[in-house]
Order: sequence, then C-alpha cells, then structure tokens
Amino acid sequence: MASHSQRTVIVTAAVDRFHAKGYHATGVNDIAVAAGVPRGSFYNHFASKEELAAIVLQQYGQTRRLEELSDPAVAPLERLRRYFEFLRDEQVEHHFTRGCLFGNFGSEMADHSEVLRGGVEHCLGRWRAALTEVLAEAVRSGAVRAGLDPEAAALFILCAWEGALVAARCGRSDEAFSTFFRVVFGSLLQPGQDNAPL
Amino acid sequence: MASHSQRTVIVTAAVDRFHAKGYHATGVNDIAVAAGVPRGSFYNHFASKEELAAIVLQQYGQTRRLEELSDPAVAPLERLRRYFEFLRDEQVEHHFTRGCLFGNFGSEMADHSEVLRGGVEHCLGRWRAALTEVLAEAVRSGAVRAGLDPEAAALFILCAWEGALVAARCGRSDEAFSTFFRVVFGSLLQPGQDNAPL
Amino acid sequence: MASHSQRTVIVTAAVDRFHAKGYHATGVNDIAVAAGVPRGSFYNHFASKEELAAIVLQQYGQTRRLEELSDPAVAPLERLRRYFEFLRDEQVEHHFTRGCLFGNFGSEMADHSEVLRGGVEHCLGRWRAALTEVLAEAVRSGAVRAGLDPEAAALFILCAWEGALVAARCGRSDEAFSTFFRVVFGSLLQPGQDNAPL
Amino acid sequence: MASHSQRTVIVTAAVDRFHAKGYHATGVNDIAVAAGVPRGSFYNHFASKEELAAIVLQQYGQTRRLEELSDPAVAPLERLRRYFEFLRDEQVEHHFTRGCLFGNFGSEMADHSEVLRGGVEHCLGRWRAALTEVLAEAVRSGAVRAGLDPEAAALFILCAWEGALVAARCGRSDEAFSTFFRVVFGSLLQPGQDNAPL
DNA sequence: ACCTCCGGGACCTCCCGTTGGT
DNA sequence: ACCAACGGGAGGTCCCGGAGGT
Repeated sequence: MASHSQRTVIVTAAVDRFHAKGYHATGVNDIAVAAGVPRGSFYNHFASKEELAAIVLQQYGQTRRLEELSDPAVAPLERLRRYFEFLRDEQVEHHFTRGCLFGNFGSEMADHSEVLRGGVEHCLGRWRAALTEVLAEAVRSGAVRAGLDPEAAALFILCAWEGALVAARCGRSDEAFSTFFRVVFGSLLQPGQDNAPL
Repeated sequence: MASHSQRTVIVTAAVDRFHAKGYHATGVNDIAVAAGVPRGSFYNHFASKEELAAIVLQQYGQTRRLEELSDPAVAPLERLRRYFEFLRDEQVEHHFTRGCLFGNFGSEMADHSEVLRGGVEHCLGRWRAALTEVLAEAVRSGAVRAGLDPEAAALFILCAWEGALVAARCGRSDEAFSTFFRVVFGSLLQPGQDNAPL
Repeated sequence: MASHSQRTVIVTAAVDRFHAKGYHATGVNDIAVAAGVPRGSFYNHFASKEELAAIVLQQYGQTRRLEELSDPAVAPLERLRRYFEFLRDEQVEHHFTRGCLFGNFGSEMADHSEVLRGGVEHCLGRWRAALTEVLAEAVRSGAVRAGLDPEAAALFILCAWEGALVAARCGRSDEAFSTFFRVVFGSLLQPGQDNAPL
Repeated sequence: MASHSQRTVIVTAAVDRFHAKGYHATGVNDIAVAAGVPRGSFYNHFASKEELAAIVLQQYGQTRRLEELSDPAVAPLERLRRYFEFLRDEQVEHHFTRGCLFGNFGSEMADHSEVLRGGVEHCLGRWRAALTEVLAEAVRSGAVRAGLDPEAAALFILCAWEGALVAARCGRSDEAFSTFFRVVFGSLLQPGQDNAPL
C-alpha cells in the first residue's frame, strides 16, 4: 500500500512537472524531488521515464472532465461552451502558460516515442469521441444544422483549440481563445448563416 | 561570402535538426555534426544555442513561402487553398512527422525562453498578417461574405492548422488535414450556406 | 564505512590537487582521476566543485595539528615555536611549493565565492583562536611580557606566516621563514629588549 | 604608434582584470573586451596570456608608488607609515577585495609558471629594497634602535602586510590592517620597550 | 599590420538507468 | 521492497592559441 501511494505521489508530481516543463526538460530527479521521494526509488515503480510519461498522459486525461460533456442536465451546445470555458479559465489562471499536455507531448514526442505518440493519439481519440457525442446530440436536438458531421466537427474544433493554446502561450493573450469562441459558437455551430459573426 | 559560409551551414543544419528533434533533444553537437563543422567553432558564430534557435526561427519563416500568399495572378481564395496544400504536401512527404517549427518551438519553449516565445510570436504574427491580407482581398472581391473579419479569421485558421499538424502527427494520418480543408474552404469561407459540407 | 569510502577518497585527492594547483587550475576531472573514481560519480557526492572545496578546507584544517598547540606537556612558547617549525618543515619538504591552502584559497577565491571566503575566515579564526590561547598562556606564565595582547599578536603572527609562505614560494628559499622566526621568537615575544635580534 | 597605444590599452585592462579575478579566472577574451579591442588581435601584441601577465606585473609595480618611500622631505618612519596607509586606503576603497597583485599571482602561479614566479620575486625584491632603504635611514637617524636589521625587517614587514591583505579579504574587515599598524609602528619599530603596545 | 574566423580540447554539470546492500 | 551510491556518457559553454585573408 505504501508503495502504491508512493507511486501515486510520483505520478501526481510528474503530471505537474511534465506539464510545466515538457518531457526533455523534466528530469527524473526533478520529479523525484517534487514528489518528495528518493530518486533511487524511482525505478522501483516505473521502468523508465517514458513509461511514466505514458501513465502521466492517462492521469492528465482524467483531469479533462470529459464527464461534464455528457451531463444530460445541460443543453448540448451550452455544455460544450461551458466545457471550453473551463479549459480557457484553466489557461488564464496559469497566465497562458503550460498549454495542454496532450498537445505538448504530441508536439515534442510524437515522432520519437511510439508509446507516447500512441498515448496521445488514444487520449485525443477519447476526447474527440466525447466531443462527437455532444455535437451529435446538438444535431439531434436541432441546436445546430442537420448537415453537420459531428465527427469531423469534433476533430476540427479540437485542432482549433490546440492551436489556440499555442498561439495564446506565445502571445500571452487570450485573443486566440476569444476568437475560438467567436468562430466556433458564433459561426461554425450556428444553424442560420445571416448572423455569422465572423 | 566565404566568411559567412560556415555560419550559414550551421543555421541550415540547425533548421533541420531542430525541426526534426525539437529544441531540447537537439544537441549543439548534433548540429555541429550535421553541419560538418567542429563543435568548438559553434560559439564563434552564436552566443548560445538559444540564440541560434531564434535565428533558425527566422530562417524557417523564409521557407514558409508567404510571398505566394500575395501573388496577384491567382484569385485570393484559390491562393489560400494552394498555400495550405503546399503546407499539407510538405507534411505528407515527411509522413506526418516534424510538424511546424513555429508550433513545435511555441509548445516546447514559449514558457521557458522569452526570446523564443517572442520569436515565435513575431513569426506567427507575420504569418497571420499575410493570411489577413488574402482574406481581406477575398472579402473585397466578394469571394467570401462581406461580414467576415479577416484578422480574426486569419488567426483562427492559423490555430486550426497548427492543431491539425499535431493531430496528424499523433494519428499518422491526413484526416486532420482533410477535415481542415473541408471546414475552412467548404464552410467557413463559403458565401452561401446551403452547401455547408460540415 | 564502505558507503562513504568513495567520498573520503575524493576529498583526500581533492585536498592534494587543490593544494598543489589551486582552485581554478584543478578540474573536477583531475580530482576524479587522482581519486581513481569515474568522473560521473563526482556529483553523487558533492553538489559542486565549490562545495567540495569548502569541505576540503575543513579537511585541510584537520591536518594543521592545532591540538599540538594546546599540549600542556610543553611550555607555551616552546609549543608555539615547535608548531611553526612543523609548518616550516612541511614547506621545506615540498621545496617551498604549495604554501597554505587557507592562504591560497583566500587569495584566489575570497572575492568570488562567499562560501569559500567564509570557509577560510572560519578556519583562520580557529587557527587564530588556538594561537591566542597559547599566547595567553605564555603571558600568564611570564614567558612573554604582560602587556602583550594575545589576540592581536595571534592575528599578526598568522598574517606574517601567511605572507612568509608566499615570499618563500616566490623566492624558493627559506629566508622568509628564518626571518619570521628571528622576529617572532627573537623580538616580538621576548620579555626584554637588549637582546632584540632584529 | 597605434599598435603601441593599443598594447598599452590591453595592458591597462589586463592589470585590472587580473587584479580583480586572478590569473586563471581571467580569460584572454575578458581582457580583450575590457580593453575594447578585438580578441583576435591579442596575439599580435603578446605571445601568450602568461607573457602578458608578466608585463602586467611590471605595470602594477609602477602603481605601488615606491618613489614616495624615498621622499627626503618626510622623516623615514613617517614616510613608511604614510606608505602603508596609502596601501591600506586602497584596500578600504575596494571594500577589502582584490588584495595585492604580487601576492595574488605569487599564491596562484608561483608553482606553475617560472616566468611569473620570477616576476613576482623581482617585484617583491624591488619593494623590499625600497623598504630596506627607508628602514636603514630610520636607523641612521635614530628613529629606531640601532640594532635593527633593515633588510630582515623589510622582508618581515612585507610578509606581514601580504598576510594582512589575505586576512582582511577573508574577514572583510580592517582588523588585520589595524593590527599591522599597531605592531609594526607601535612595537617593532619602537626604540624603547616600555611603551610596547602589543 | 591587423583581425575574423577557426578549432581541438576541456570546463563544470547533470542526465537516465542500474547495481548491490540493507 | 527499498534506495544510496554508482557510472558511462553527454549536456551547453568557453578556453587559448593559430591560420588565413584583407
């Protein structure tokens, strides 16, 4: 049990460090220090830094609150908006730093680690699936036009969001976020066309 | 000239290495080897790896073919499409690896290097400005609806593209690219609404 | 114990190398080679070269035989003389090279490393305290005149000795040492005045 | 001529840098930057860093104001006191940093560079000779007791001073200096013995 | 005569992963 | 099961000195 809790402590610390500094810039030692465990015990719990990173990806995924996307108490489009507002607020709190661990790892590691590329792919897939479901609901409820392809829209919106994160980090401003909201909720997901605000 | 040949060689090699492996995973030695210069000579040309990376950013920017975006011989929307087709083909040739150096550096380094964050911001700004100009032309020519805000659309499209690059790398597929084209050219930039393909 | 044996080996080697070559001219690698340990292990034991140097200072202090200065079996003045004869003989054995690590580090590093400056200050303070005690005993026993201020005399003698070390190294002769003995024991610490040999 | 003045600029800058940082910690580049000359031109003027250091030693010697020690307008003992007050004030101005370049180079380099060891020896010899002369005058004038050996006293005082410099640097206080003055001028060079203040 | 550029080598530091003893 | 100690190797940086062109 002790070992299990220690493992949890390491993973939690690793989520934070990897998110803050990226894969290469985070040392095994950084993580051990942040977790308050002796460095030497690291390899009792994880075969390698890479394996830990894959676990961290899963753990980070559980903080993405995908369950809120399927809350039946809220209208689908409103749910979607609230969801991205949550993501946006998270970034604002961090002063537009850190971005999304999926995008960060994808960008830094996809070409160099099959396990991390696959991990990010899996996580993004689950994310996309959740978005797809919300959008499908919205179509069914008539909140968006019938012709919208939920799967494609989910992918596109997800890409736009990930790109907006990078732009916001580099610009240290929320312009990319506000534009994201304007386009996605004011135009892309609007039934009519006359009121397209973009 | 001869006196700068070695510097140029280093920058060229560095563009390739940084693009392929990212900032942290690329060693000064990697670059020196790739450039075929002794590593001891590196600091005769660049104050630091970070400074070189900033120069690499500029150099990479010059391979983005922004000038094609202002070719008056081609209709604005067609120009824009061809431009992103060029970017897409580049990725396909690399089998969906590497992505965009701007996004890569932005994601990996924006929080940790002011000079690189600023460099990416600057490059993205020039990129966005070029996109804005094309879109403004498209509006003036009636190719897209009059209400479109060229500046906002440019930022959004740029974000969507950067996100698509990450998704394509992680999925090793062009689905993100084809979706990008469907949405951007089939819906976002369409004057009418009946044909919205998304 | 075994777990500290390597650390001890490194410190011992470092005392020798720092003493022989000074701080800057001694590389971490020099020390590792002298100690017979792989250089990669160095930072398992010491946070930095500077930290090791501080430890070396303490270790060197323990070879200064301060305990001989408080040997009650020998008359205070005789004790003092024997003590400096020991120091002198050490230098003669080394053919007037190396000098005193305290003086060397003080001269080379005091302005550039607070930790080493403080370390030298501390060591010199303990040295001075031991000298002060001997001189106070000598005053109490009447071996030197009652008016002598032991604390001031200790500092002065210590300074004169450190200076003599530098002079002897540069002159490759013991003239500075013999003069030191003539003045200190023949004049400064003499009760009478007729026999002042200087 | 231009080359000669440039050489002078380099030497002047080198005196300052070597004095402030020591031999090893001062790079040829540091000196070139401080002198405002291109680094590459350094070896047009000096065969090596070591050669420059030897020249710097001479140059530094000319700032020691040895001529003041032979000013016939001032009584010998007063001259001597004023001289060391000048040296002391110099240190106080620098907040007890830097010390004496002779002692610094002697301590750091005597064992490792014959040319610098010899240079320091020569400079200290000239210094000692000047002190010897003042002391001999003092003896002749009856200001100090007839039995004093000027040559030995000069060496001893010089050693005590050099040691005091190191102690003052490490302690960041003038205690070593004030003690030096008390002992040298209050005791060592006093004709009588009853008033010996130490 | 000058000085840009060059370059082999070494600097201190720290990496990630393993081993051996408790 | 744990973890201090280990270790081979590489990290970015900078050294002093020379070579070659202006």
